[in-house]
Amino acid sequence: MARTVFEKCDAITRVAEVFRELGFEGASLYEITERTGLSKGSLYHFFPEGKEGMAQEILADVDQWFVREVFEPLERDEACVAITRMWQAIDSYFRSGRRICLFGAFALDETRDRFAKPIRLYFKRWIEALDGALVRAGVDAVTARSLAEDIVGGIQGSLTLARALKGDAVFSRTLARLQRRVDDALSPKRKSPSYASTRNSLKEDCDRESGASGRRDRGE
Amino acid sequence: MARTVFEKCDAITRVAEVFRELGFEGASLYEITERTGLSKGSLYHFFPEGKEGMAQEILADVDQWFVREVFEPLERDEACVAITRMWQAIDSYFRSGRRICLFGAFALDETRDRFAKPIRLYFKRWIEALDGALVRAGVDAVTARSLAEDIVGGIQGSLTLARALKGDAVFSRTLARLQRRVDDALSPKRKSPSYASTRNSLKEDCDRESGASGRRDRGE
DNA sequence: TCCAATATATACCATTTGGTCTATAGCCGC
DNA sequence: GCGGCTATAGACCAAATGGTATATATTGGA
Repeated sequence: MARTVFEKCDAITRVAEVFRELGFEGASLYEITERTGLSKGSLYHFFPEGKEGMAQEILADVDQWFVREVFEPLERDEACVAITRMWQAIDSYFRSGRRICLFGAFALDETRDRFAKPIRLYFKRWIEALDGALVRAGVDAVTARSLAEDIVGGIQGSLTLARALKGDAVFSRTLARLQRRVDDALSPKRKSPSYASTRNSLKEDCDRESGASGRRDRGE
Repeated sequence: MARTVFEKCDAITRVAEVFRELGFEGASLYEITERTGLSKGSLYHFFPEGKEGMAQEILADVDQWFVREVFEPLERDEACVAITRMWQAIDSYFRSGRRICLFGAFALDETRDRFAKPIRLYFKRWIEALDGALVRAGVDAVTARSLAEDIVGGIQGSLTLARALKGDAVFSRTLARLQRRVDDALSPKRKSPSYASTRNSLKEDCDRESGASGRRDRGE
């Protein structure tokens, strides 16, 4: 019987991926052991609090990543640099729309009450950090707040659409659109409608019949 | 033993509400019987296919509602009238953000594969119908498509945010913002940044500490 | 090299799960 | 008012669930 040794951080990312695929309720311990390769023994060694503990640690881990890669830069660094960095970080984190947001997913299903606080804090901090950066970049207060909310919400919505339409082009298009909207807010001279020129064959997603419905690629 | 007689359509709306609250996996038959008042016998009388059958019929029912109240008007009626009607229908359907979208929720969790087709068709039709109406209203093709996607995705995202932040103001603000964006696309003269003047105290949602975390009001 | 500490694998357990079956309450046509 | 039929209630069941206990393999330090 081959014994594989795991690092806890590795366990966290693996289990996180299962939660992303199946949701909290849908991720049975059987599925988790099966998909991660970790036995129950290992899982309960790393997460003595069981499934709920896994979810908590995973959310904390994701949050930490966002704090480091997105929130703190937005709060601390030069605004435009931080915002540019955000677009890159988001696109890479969500794998161009193939990955969903655990906080968003948990917000919708039954788990929302159990993890309400971290979920709320995550979105609150994101919106506020972005808001602050926009203001520092010269956007007026009211517009900044609204734009920040628009962006964070828009990203979540596009992740839903990407999953629903089974295509990730919608995610890239949305990021591009939101990015343009920020640019427009920063240089209010030329007023393109902030749409148009998002040229990734818009019908692509909707028109595919069902695609590869088998195992979903899990990024890396 | 009091025996209550139910109509099937009543059963559908009740069970739908439970799925909205708990998600597909989270809605155990126990919770369903408890919250709807329908016994297992009644449930399996109405839905011989069990939970999966319930979900299918419920999705079909929701879809039907949207077809009647939103999609067909968008496809058929005078564009501006239909779009105005859409904002009202959406706001009332989602109870100003207190209710989530079953299609969106199912798209994210494990159930997505099981109900992939209706989910995809729902979003596809919504986007295309809105796209078409915008074009008929005089918006150029590329902008219309992008705007339609923006709106449908934005609504989904704001529902996630509303749940996450435990406040529905974000939903109303988003609807107002999207509505303004359509208005701007229709009358490209005055170019307000399509933000600003969304005056519902933007910090409201984020700042509350935890609020009434007990049973969520279930609309009517 | 040996031993203690630790991490893994898996058998096992009580509970809950979705689903079925039986009994019966209430409604309908007559 | 009566009898058959339908819809409801709830006991019941096998399977799956989250969680625990035990046995064992591996590691690192003395």
